[in-house]
Amino acid sequence: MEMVKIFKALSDPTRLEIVKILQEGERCACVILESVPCVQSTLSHHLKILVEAQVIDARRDGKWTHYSINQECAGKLKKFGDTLESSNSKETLPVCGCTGEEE
Amino acid sequence: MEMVKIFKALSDPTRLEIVKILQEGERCACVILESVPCVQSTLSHHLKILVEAQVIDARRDGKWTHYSINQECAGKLKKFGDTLESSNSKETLPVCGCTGEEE
DNA sequence: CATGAATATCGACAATCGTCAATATAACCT
DNA sequence: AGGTTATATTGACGATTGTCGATATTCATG
Repeated sequence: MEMVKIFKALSDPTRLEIVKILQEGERCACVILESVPCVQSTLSHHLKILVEAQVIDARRDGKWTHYSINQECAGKLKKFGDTLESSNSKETLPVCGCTGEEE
Repeated sequence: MEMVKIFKALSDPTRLEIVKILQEGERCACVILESVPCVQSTLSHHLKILVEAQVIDARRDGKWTHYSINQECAGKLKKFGDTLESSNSKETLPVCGCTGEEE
């Protein structure tokens, strides 16, 4: 369920754009807002979803909130890709008679 | 937009379960159906979404359709994770006066 | 404490999504 | 051709989502 939440957080164009911006380094919400085509309340909503999925981290600094990529999440995504990649060496499972087995 | 589609495809518990099953190797739809708590039409729908996002491949074999992990997609996810990970060396951008700069 | 700036929350709405039952298609077998 | 099996498509439904405007909160500063 944890990965589902991460993928859900990343499955929106606006949020993926936010992540792309944060790849350049930590940014405060008002800077992100300049690069993203939505109003402030919508941005705040997207940031919350990304934070709750632990895709990004939030750091409060007085009036401002600074956001940055959560490194653990980056690792999880790499690991997920690795596991997927290792699956190509596996065989077809003969169960339903669909691989030449007679019943 | 390509990654958005991939993440959207992966952002559902049932579909992630399907992917997990396919990590063990190629499987036909009827075998997957036994391990997934939904009816056949729903499974077919999920498989279509995964195929269209190119997360998995479909191979028709007579009456059966065999599904397997798309290796290119696995690579894309790893690359995405890599790019995220490299972002931790970047600096905070001073723009809105939020990093000590005076206006 | 009053003001203004940065950010968060709320309420509403249209759009998309996941699910199922029913039906259709496609392929194999007598 | 007719029947059976595997899979796909359709139509309907409630639930969730992304968006916005309006409002609330939080904090620095005059």
